[in-house]
Amino acid sequence: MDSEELRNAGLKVTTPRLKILTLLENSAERHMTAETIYRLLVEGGEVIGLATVYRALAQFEAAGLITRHHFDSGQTVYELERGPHHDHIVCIRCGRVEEFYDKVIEERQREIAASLGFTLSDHALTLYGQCNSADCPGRNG
Amino acid sequence: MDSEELRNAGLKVTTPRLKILTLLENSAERHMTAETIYRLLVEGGEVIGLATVYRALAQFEAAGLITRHHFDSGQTVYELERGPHHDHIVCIRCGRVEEFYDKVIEERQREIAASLGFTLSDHALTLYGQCNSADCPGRNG
DNA sequence: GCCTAAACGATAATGATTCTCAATATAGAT
DNA sequence: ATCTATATTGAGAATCATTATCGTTTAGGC
Ligand SMILES: [Mn+2]
Ligand SMILES: [Mn+2]
Ligand SMILES: [Zn+2]
Ligand SMILES: [Zn+2]
Repeated sequence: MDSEELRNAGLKVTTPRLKILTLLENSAERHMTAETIYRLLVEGGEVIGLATVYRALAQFEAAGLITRHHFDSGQTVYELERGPHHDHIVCIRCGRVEEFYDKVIEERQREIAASLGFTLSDHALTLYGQCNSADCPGRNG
Repeated sequence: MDSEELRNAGLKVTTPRLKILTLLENSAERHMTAETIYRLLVEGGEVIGLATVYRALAQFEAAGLITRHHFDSGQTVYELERGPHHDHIVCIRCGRVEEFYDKVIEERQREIAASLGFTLSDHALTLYGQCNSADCPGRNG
């Protein structure tokens, strides 16, 4: 139950938080902007404020429930933390996001940080390119 | 001469553009925000508008003279394009930025994109950690 | 030097995110 | 189950970064 997750995170169990968490769990698209989350909820008939969405997302992130990404669009994208770490490849035409994990890259990152005298705590790797999905516009050329 | 670079980029040689380009070339810090560039110029006694800085940076980027980065701060950071491609590691305490290039990572990225059916066109890799600089606050434990 | 399109600086407008505040709901204690 | 202290909410104002507008100035081909 989502209530458990909130309690474990030290957050009160409130209706808006449950709505947001449930949406993040059930949505097909795993990577969403705050505005998108808000819009989906409102379109689904829920009454909720945009500020509440931002607040909840910030709290979820602080609690480690979600992660935030800064793809090239500039807008912050949120993603429910489930499963192991991964990085992303984004289609510059249709915006589709695929996930991948590469042991070699992860290992090299640790070595690079160490060689530069840094204590590595995090990283962000995003590849950009054109996908081969049938739905991707402008394909074929 | 900077005038050459502007002409080669198909841009008119104007005083503001020269000021900005010169600053980017002479500044010790290679990675700067638009606001920082603007402030440095104004503090240096120049008369220039913030909008002009943004405009020039956008044009420089379109011409391939500079690149833009989205580190975790969210703010866009600009960097003069000189020398070969590289990625970055940012200190989460003092903000210091170091550069690196890793052949293995670059190669793996190409392989990953290909295996996922993407035509790779770009990528952004940033490592975050704590540096060992003497100036870095909060160091020591 | 003249002329016209491009560029400039100031400032208004926009888009994303955060803050403020009065009303409401939660969690714990009766 | 009810009460209470406090955290949370929703609406809208405020802020921050960035972009658009517009009247004035300037670059550069003739
Ligand atoms: Mn993901
Ligand atoms: Mn760099
Ligand atoms: Zn695509
Ligand atoms: Zn540091």
